[in-house]
Parts: sequence; structure tokens; C-alpha cells
Amino acid sequence: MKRITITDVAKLACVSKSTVSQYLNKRYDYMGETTKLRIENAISQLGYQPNIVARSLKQKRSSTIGVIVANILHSFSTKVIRAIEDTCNENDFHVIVCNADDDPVKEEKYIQMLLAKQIDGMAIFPTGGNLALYDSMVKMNYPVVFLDRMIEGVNIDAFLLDNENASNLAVKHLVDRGHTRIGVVTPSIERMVTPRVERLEGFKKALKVHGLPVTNEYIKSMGVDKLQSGLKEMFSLCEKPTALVASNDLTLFEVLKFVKENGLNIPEEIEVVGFDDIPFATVLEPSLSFLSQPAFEMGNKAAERLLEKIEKRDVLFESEIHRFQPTLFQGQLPKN
Amino acid sequence: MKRITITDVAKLACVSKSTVSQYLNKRYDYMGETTKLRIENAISQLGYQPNIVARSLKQKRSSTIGVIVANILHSFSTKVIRAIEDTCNENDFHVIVCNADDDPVKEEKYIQMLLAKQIDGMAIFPTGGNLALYDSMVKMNYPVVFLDRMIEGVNIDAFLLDNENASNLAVKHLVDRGHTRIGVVTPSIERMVTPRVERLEGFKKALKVHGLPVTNEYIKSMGVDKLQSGLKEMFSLCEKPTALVASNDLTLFEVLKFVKENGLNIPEEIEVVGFDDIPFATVLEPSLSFLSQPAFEMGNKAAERLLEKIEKRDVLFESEIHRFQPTLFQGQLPKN
DNA sequence: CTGAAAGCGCTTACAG
DNA sequence: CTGAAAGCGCTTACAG
Repeated sequence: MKRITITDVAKLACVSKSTVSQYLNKRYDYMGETTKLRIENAISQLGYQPNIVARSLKQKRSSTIGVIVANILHSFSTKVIRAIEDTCNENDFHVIVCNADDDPVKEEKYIQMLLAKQIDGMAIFPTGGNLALYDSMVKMNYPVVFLDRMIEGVNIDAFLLDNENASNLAVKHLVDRGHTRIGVVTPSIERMVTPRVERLEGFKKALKVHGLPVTNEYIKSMGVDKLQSGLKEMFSLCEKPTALVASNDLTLFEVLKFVKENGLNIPEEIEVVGFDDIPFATVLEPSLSFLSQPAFEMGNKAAERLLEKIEKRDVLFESEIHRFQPTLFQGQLPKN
Repeated sequence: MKRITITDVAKLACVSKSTVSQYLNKRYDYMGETTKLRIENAISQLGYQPNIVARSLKQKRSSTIGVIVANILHSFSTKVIRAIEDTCNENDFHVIVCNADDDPVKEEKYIQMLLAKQIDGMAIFPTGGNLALYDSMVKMNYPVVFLDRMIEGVNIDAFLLDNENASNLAVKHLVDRGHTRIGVVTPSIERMVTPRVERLEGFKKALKVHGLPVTNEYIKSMGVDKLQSGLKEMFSLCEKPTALVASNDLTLFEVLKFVKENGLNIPEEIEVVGFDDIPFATVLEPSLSFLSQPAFEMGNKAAERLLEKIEKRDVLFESEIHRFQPTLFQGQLPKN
């Protein structure tokens, strides 16, 4: 049951290990035809598979990247992972997926582990809780890209939605449909998570742009567990909102739950715009509008950039914020 | 920018590499207190991180398993991955996730890659297209578990739903609600994918158990792209079905699309039972019933078994089929 | 065109 | 209680 090594191949083919290695690495430049054939035969006869671990140790490259997502159960994350994996595959890179659970402690553990495994680079949905660690990676010129979120003051490429514009599109859509009392529901922005902050800011700006007042009673930014009572408050006002923007899937869920439990009608009594897509939204009721993120494109672009940084490890890159545009969908969702 | 190695630590602590290695591996048995302290200090002073690749090469273990899913975009797969990852984490194992896209060629490539990386074991949602390869892993006594599907004649543990019972529960539910004309919609069973075959078989058996005839016109098993015309046929019958079982999420989607496009009312005109959960199903309309799989439990159990096999690599295990019971949910979905 | 030798960073008997 | 030496399976200058 012992594994076949390069030595076995060399013996069988009557050449040295070096030559077999050349063959494996496709350095055929000076290799005799017959040598090549002998090696080829030996390999297939023995069913030889190079040991990638040994190669990595020597080459100090693993042809593997790590992806640390906040939560793999979010469909946005899944799509991004999928896109990253596709891009990596095309370039003969492998992907290790990790879940940080939005927990800085777990995130740190995973980053350390990936570094110890000599992973060539990482794509991270950062928790924001490991500033020193992010910085140390920058110092080492270690290849990293951020997704979905950016960290102020950390010099790392970030790939994220144009969140302000997304909020603006949502508000514009509702204004166009005649609404003037528009509310917004977002998770707590205490931890300054980029999309939450930017979507809320964008929402307020958009109201002003459209000549509407910013009414604090229409803005609920709080832990998801408190949203039901927040919504109850909002809907006890004399001037109830007639439309709501739900800034992510969790808040949308709470909004729909509230709507259902209170027997409100969509869109007659309350019109709702959500972020990201709900699978099956096309074929279910009520029909909602969504700001969809180009998840696959974001994943692809982030992966390409990461691979480029890995390729040119010696080059010092200027880090950039890469913004992606959302698309507004009504009832029907895009295929991606 | 050169990495700190064990040699650097040894030098700084004025001990040999061996001793540092002992320390790293927590073999303190005979280690002097002061030696221990010196090493500890040296490590933290240098910010030393052991190179896992080198360790793996020597130990011939990587403390990593691979998961090959058919499609990461399915929420069932995501949940299973998540559960496997949690279990692995508790045991200091890492997880590499791969997408086979239900393509045997891709599956083979991934399996080879994982083997070359000296991964300690694999959890696979098998395509069924690589019998020889599965067998060769069995021959090597390489630790593998299958998920969601089993492969006839291949001696590997499989963790899957009690599909026949699931179909039976679906039929029973509908019969209890007074239905006698019950249809079923499943993807093509040409490739003999376990859940599809078993769910269809189970459906037929359940009809008989409940004294209902098996009507071929009520059974549509075909490529998802042909389902719309299949459903059209079914609903052109004089005796239309009054209830439908959709055996997975894709077929459920087609059913709901058909229902919506044809303005049918759920549940008045047609009652629907699906498999797996649709996120948001609780708060949307129409309210459906679902047979939910205990995805987290399945992932956990599969991972535990896999780790056990890795732990006791020398032991020859009897392979078993592990069945899990579905739960019928109406409108409301379970938290997992 | 091919091979001998050194080395990647660890671990592990074994000797003392 | 600690260290010298060999070795895991590769790759890579370098020599010839």
C-alpha cells in the first residue's frame, strides 16, 4: 500500500529523478523523445501521481487560495464562492473555503491556518475585527482581496457593490411609483459593516435628492431580533410609511414576516424593495422588487485580481476599491 | 521577508530543532521547565508559525478533508458543507470544498487533485460516473463517505434521506387531505440518481398502500427543460390531478411557474408538496408543504464517520447505508 | 541532453 | 532530559 514516488518512476524508466521532474514540469526543451516516452510509460504503468505537498514545500507555492466568508449560508456568498472557484479552476488553482461566522476570533484562526498551510493568497469577507492582522499581511505584501466589505485605512483591494447607488435606485423606484413616505430597515450599524452603513447613508441622501424629508421614525437600524418591535412602532405612526427598503435578506425576512402577520397587502398597503435575490421569488407572491448584486462578476473579478497579485508577488500594487452596479428587478430575477 | 523556520527558533532558544519540534507537538514529558520557557519566548519573539506543508510531508497526514458537492448553489449542499465544517473544526481538521457540477469528468479531476494533495479523506456527493475510481479508493482503504446518493455495488458508507418514506409521507399528507388524484414530478431518472429513483419508487408504492391506482399520466419524470410541456399534458386530462409532489427544488420551481402562469390557485385547485426547503417559504405565498431533510445532522454524522475512518485508518470498516428521516412542514419551515 | 547533490521545513527513532 | 542524523518527495541550479 505504499505510495508510488518519483523515485519509483525514475527507476522503472531508467533515468534520474531530475529528469522525471523535468518531464512532470513540462520542461521538454532538451529532452530526448525516447526518454520522454519511457517516462510516460513508467508513469502510467505505476499509476504515479506527484505528491503536491512535497512540491509545495520545495516551491513555496501551493497553487491554492483561501476564501473566508462571513457565512456560507448566504446565497450571495455562495455565488461569489462559486465564481471564484470557476476562475481559479481555469488557472489550475484550488480553493479552500472557510466560514468565519462573522466572528473575528474565528477569522483570525482561519487566516493563521491558511498562512501556515502556505496558501498563496486569500479572498476575505472581512469581519473588520482584525486590523493588525490585515495590516501585517499588507506589510508582508501577501496577496489578499476583500469582498463585500472594505476596511478603512487598510491598504487592500476591495470588491463591493455601489451601495449608495443601490439605495438611490431603490428610493427612485419607489418615488417614481408615487411614494413619499418611505422607510428603511437595516441591521445594526454599530460595527460599521460597509454595506449596512453605505446603504443607510445612500438612503438618506437619496431622499434629499428627491426632495423628501429624512424622518427618523421611518429609519430602523437595529439587531434583527428587535426588528419586529421596531416595525410595530413604525406602523403605529399616524403617518405610516407606504413603502419600505429592506437593506439585506435578513431584514427583508423580518419585513415580510411583519407584513404577513399583520395582514398587510403588498403592494397596495406597503411596497417593498429588497437587496439580493430570494430564490423562487419569481414564482411566489407577493411580487417584490430587488436590487440584485452581480455576485458572479464580483467573484470573478476579485479572483482575477488575486491571481494577478499572486503571479506578480514582487510587484507592489496600488490597492483600489472596485465598485459594482446593482440591477433593479421587479418580480422577475436574473438567471445568475 | 524570509519566513521564520524552526531552525531560527532553535537558534534563538539555544536548543536543537528536535527539542523545538517536541515542544510544538506538546511532548513535554521529559522537557525541562526552563527549556520550555526559552522556546516559548523564542517563538513569540519571532512570531514563528510552523509550516504545515512540511509537517504534512513528513507525517503523511494533512489534517484536511475534501468535500465534493454536486452543486454548491443548492441550499441542501450548503447546509451539509456547513455542518461538515463545524464538525471538522472541532477536531482541528480543515475542509476543502469542490464543485463537481454533477459532471463525472470534473469529479474525477477533483478526486485526483485531493489525493495528490494528500488529503486525509473525502465526503462526496457522487455523480455515479466514476465507478472504477470509487473502487480504487476502497481498495486503498482510503477514507470516503458518500452523501445524498449511494452507488450500487461500491462499498462506501452513504448518508442519505429515507427517500421512500419521504414520498410516503407526502402522499399520506395529501390523501389525508382528501386527494385521490395525485401527480408527481421528478427530474429524469435516466442516470439512476438515488434520490430521484427512490422518491419515484416510494411515490408509487405509497399510492398502492393507500389504495390508489398508479396512473402513468400523473407521473412526469423528465429533463427539467421539458417539464412545462409535461405539466401542460397532465393538466389537459379530463381528470386533472388535484395535488402534486415535486421531488426536488428544481421541479418545484417548474411546478410553481406553471401554476402561476396558468393562474391556478394553491391549494384550492392544486395542492403542492415539495422537497427541501425554500428560504423565505414561511413568509411568502402560496403556502406549501415541504419534506425537509435534516441536512445539518446528515453532515455532522457523515463527518464524524469520516473522521473515525481517518483516525483508524488500519481498521477495515463495514460500510453501511445511513438513513435519515424527513420531516413534513406545512408553510412553516424548521430553523436549520 | 541527463544526473548528482543540496535543500525545502519539518518529525522521529535513536543514542547518550 | 536533549541533540545529531536521516528522511518525507519533490525541484533546481549546476556540472558535464
